Amino acid sequence: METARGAAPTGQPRIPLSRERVLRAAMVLADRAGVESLTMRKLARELGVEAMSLYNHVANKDDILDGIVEIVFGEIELPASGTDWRAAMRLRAISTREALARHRWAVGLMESRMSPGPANVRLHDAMLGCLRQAGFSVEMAVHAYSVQDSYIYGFALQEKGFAGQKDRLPADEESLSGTLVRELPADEYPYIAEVVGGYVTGPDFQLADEFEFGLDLILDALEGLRGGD
Amino acid sequence: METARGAAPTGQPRIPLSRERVLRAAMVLADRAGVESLTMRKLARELGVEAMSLYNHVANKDDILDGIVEIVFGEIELPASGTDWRAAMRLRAISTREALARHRWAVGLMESRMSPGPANVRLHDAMLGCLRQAGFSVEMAVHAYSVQDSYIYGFALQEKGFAGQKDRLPADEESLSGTLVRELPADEYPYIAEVVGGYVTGPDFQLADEFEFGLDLILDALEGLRGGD
DNA sequence: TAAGGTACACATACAGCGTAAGTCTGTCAA
DNA sequence: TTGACAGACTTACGCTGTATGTGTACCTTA
Repeated sequence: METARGAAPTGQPRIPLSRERVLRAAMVLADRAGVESLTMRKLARELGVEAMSLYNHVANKDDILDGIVEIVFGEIELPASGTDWRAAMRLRAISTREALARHRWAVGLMESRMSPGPANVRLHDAMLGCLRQAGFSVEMAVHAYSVQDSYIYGFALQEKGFAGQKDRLPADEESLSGTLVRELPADEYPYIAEVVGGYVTGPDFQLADEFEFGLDLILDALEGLRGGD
Repeated sequence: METARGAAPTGQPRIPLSRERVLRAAMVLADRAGVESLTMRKLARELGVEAMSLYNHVANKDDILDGIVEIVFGEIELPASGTDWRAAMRLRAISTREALARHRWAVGLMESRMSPGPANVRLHDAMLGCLRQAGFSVEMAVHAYSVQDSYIYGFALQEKGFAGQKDRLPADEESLSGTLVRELPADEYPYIAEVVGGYVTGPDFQLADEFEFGLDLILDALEGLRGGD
């Protein structure tokens, strides 16, 4: 029985495994096929190794999930303190949505993991700091943070569902919500028909625009909660 | 080998299985222990039956998930058309949050299921109808709907994570976000410390209030998008 | 150079998952 | 009386995460 340690007999130099390499591979796999299809065996195969070998570098699967969630948190742009709070919030919100769009599997995981990692905590502190320095009271800062996060994560959640439906349609292309709703009687659901016939299915409908519309609505409203400049 | 059909030899009269009974039991199980612990075998055991017998009444597990999601949609109060749009939206939003708090497993499932059921479609139409009759243009109605749903589902998502963390703490009680954050240095994350020391961990902090604060903020802002009365 | 400890990949095994496939039996219609 | 059918049953397959034990390569120390 020959071993695979050291330089492989006929293969590549064999980069050694590491926690970081495992997490990176896990992320790639999750991005490619969703987190529900991320299994220890597939991940190991991807790394040219057996499943159990992974446990030398991560505690268990939850540890992997925590790890890749932290990476996503790290991709979110921190809001700059002291300058224009609205611009800082806006940038951070957009960068969050983009990260969640890049890694759809992350929605629903980011909020539910226990033991927040450093990137997560750092973001929290930066958010609250930016709001406090902009003149929000502690209570209002919490409110403002809560509204924004709810909106952002909720939007990402719906975007994910949207994409999930689009994904498993035939290559038909033109119909995203179309086929789902087409067969239901227009006279029974007139208002849905009105929308489906309209711009939502048209080429001008951009999710990014939809996102920023609601975001600006909320940020404008938050301005009213701010204390003195 | 004796059978269990008909009146059980020594047991109860044996209510016959049915799709409805399967779905109700599935919902109870999901409410009790989360949707991830809802398995065909446990569900069958709950109903005094073997796993495979369930397939006589439902197509597969996805069918069950679709079914219980529809039940949750049915628990959401439809917005009344024609009267005060703001009150109607408010009521619907609150009733949605309550439904999602009753059935935490539903968040994340409601948006991702394909093939929306009748209750889902009816709600969509009632929402759009209420907004259209309140003077919103088609575009603005979609925007208004989108903002609200994003906020509601996002809030529910965070509430779920929140509760998940609280659940698996010892019976210690006093610390929900407390223990999670207590050990991190207050001088490195001053703004988090400020909040943790404040009212968020206090007894006055109510998630329902937090929810309604953001909701009202959004509804107020939406008033400005309305067309003529 | 020899001995021992450590790191790490390995194989095996187990309980639990969804469900395809086939079987058995009580009930009802012809 | 017979045959069809509904519906519960058993068995089996390929997955899952991971506990457990083994084997080998390397590094450190004597």
